[in-house]
Amino acid sequence: MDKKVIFIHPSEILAKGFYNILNSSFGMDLIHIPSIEMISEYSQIEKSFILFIVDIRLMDKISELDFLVSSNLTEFLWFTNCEYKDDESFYSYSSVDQILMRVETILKNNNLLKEYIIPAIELTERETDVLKLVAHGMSNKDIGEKLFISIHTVISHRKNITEKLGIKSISGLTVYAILNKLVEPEKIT
Amino acid sequence: MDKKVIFIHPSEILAKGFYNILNSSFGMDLIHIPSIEMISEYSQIEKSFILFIVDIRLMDKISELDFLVSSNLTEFLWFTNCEYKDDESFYSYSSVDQILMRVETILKNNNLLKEYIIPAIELTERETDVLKLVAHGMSNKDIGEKLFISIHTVISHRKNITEKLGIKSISGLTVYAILNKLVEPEKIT
DNA sequence: ACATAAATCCCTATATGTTGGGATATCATT
DNA sequence: AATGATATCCCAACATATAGGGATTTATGT
Repeated sequence: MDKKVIFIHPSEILAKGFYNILNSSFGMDLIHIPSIEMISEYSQIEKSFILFIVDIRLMDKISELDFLVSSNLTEFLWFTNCEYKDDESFYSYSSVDQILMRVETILKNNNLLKEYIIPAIELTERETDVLKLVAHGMSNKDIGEKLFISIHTVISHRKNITEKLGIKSISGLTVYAILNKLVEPEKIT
Repeated sequence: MDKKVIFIHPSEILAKGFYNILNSSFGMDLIHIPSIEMISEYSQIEKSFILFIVDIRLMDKISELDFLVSSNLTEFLWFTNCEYKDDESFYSYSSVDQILMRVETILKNNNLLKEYIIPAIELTERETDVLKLVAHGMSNKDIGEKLFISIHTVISHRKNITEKLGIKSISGLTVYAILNKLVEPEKIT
């Protein structure tokens, strides 16, 4: 099943913010629709699981859109990006943590989480040390010198890493290290 | 000289949005300060070139902060993320393009642009083909077979790539390919 | 006609990485 | 006391990559 996140709001910068949050944590993409009125232009949204991210002040307007609300494939994440008060509650800026928790819950309830989150394969401390340096482009010899161990030990750790992760190429290991925040791409030469 | 971008606004998500915009285009980092009152906690901001990104409605408040406005190392980018009207003008959501153009102008005026933008080194078509496959973790032999050329040709291309880019390691080439959108990280194994 | 850049091919030597075996010491758990 | 996981070390054989030369063909612009 296809998964989509649709963000309805005029602000391009907020859209970039949501993209940043969701992509780095769950690898999700985002479709930006500037206003509710423009939803009808996106005819392909009906058949897949969709998470709508919408300003809480638009709740009333959204509930009029029957075809959206009635679908059991549709979930909503309401947010605020201002300080706002209605009859019952006081709303303030939604935090990144709040949003991540909410998205995680939604994905769990739809059994979609495991597809998004990279399985947490446990590398040992030393294996992680070695992987970081591999991702930095260092040779086995250099890694050994840096960690004060022999090249044989480095090779052993690399064997175990390759086996555990199922990733054979240096490119793949580099991407894994970046995605798992073991290294910063800017520092790789 | 050090360069900093400081974003003053309560919204974490907007901060992520600005980070996304500035990092992908100029490789810039961003310091997020939730409110003007908290500026004083960031004492290290005085000695380096700083670009402040601030909500236009805070213009008056900022102009009271003499130590900021008087510095010739300080630049301001005013934005709006709502619809807003004062005596003279009507403001609406700042677009990503507007912001990129403004930042580019500021960087040019401060002779900082070349430091931020990754120099556009021209790889030939064939070199790009080879680089993509290297970043996908393929060996020279496999690349040759895929492109219907001999391994010697692949090696020649790789020599030229390494020389042009000044990047020796497979990790570095992989990161370069990702940052320059030659490959998608998800497809690297 | 000449120069240049791009793409292709080849060779040799050396450096590195990979694979498939080992072995030993330490520590925590059962 | 036995087990399993971790970290360390070693070897040999084979596979690949890198660095240093070259060379030829084709197309493009001067």
